[in-house]
Amino acid sequence: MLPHQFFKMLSDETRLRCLILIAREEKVSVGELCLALEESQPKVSRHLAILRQSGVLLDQREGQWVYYKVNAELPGWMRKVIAGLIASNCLKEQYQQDILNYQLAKQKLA
Amino acid sequence: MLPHQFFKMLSDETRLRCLILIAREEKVSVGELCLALEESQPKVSRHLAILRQSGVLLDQREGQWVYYKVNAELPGWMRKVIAGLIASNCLKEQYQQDILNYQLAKQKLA
DNA sequence: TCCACATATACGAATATCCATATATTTAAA
DNA sequence: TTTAAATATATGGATATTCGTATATGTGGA
Repeated sequence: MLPHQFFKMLSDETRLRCLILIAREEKVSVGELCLALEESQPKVSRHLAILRQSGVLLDQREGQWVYYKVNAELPGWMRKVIAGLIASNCLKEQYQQDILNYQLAKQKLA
Repeated sequence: MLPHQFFKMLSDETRLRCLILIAREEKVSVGELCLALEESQPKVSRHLAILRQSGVLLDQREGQWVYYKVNAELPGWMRKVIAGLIASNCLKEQYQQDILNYQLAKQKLA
């Protein structure tokens, strides 16, 4: 994948929020993502499909649930971009609520 | 600027090639960019305007020429993304020719 | 002032993106 | 095998992006 194509993946806010949460939490199901981002299931699923088809994410079915995780074999420069986002302040400023919602959802389901 | 908005800036190949060359060479004029990328003047100028209006690039007129450079006051995470690109292999693999064209253009004009 | 060069912007057409809604598929359990 | 839950995909419309072409603006020299 060329650099500008990778950045296009990250240029949609819903896709970026999905990717950041998944990268932070190792693996996240579609339903958890919908609750965390407070977005509709078709919307989340569609953006996950784009990330999966591009090879950025991998999916893994467990019973009725499908979990997504970051493809561990991404080129180094892509992994660095993702890691940089997670380490940066802009994560805490912008996507704090997603993480809180995710943790709440996790708790309820457990 | 939100992360996904920054990535949208980088999601167009022409914009990304401009930014990479400018970041590598400190400051580059519009004409030099047209020669380096082998793209039309209006096309290059339009994409530079988008990068300038978003605050990623700064412009600086010198006589008839306008030079563009990376805004030194970008947030750290943005500077890291740009620096990561320049340091990575994908630069050498994809944008080698732009750099060669730039150096040839430089030589001819000198 | 007039002209040529460098750069910027306006305009319309082609294409791409995103969304809400509806529907299909897969799985597990009754 | 029917049903419900979880996920995926199809459709069509609204909006955004990109481009080539034409034109405008700004600068320096004759």
